[in-house]
Amino acid sequence: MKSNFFDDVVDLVKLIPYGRVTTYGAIAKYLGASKSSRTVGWVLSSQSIKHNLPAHRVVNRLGVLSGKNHFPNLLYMQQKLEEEGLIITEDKVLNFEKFFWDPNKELTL
DNA sequence: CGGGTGACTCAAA
DNA sequence: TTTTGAGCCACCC
Repeated sequence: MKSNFFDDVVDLVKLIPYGRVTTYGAIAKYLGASKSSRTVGWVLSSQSIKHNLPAHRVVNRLGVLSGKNHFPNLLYMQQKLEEEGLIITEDKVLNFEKFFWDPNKELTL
């Protein structure tokens, strides 16, 4: 254990506010490793269920539900987001920029 | 120990 | 403009 990156990702994802989405890159950057966005995705696939993380609020930088294939079913991610007021078209978040939650900016410390 | 993989991203050709 | 290649971090074989 002790993998800070690992734990930090889990912790940060839990902080994503309702009706908002963020990106792997934003999370990675917030943790100081802007280029390890892949690891972020790996953390989700590995711990999202255990920690019950709102992984559906994490998409790639284009607002695409790139990880939907890893959910219980292919519509889970989209349904969850729509349930929170977001609109998904072609596996992409409509007005993604408006709903984008950047920990680096909004999670000001 | 070495090599491969992944829910990504950026830069170069 | 589209397509490649490389980087980065952690896990698995």
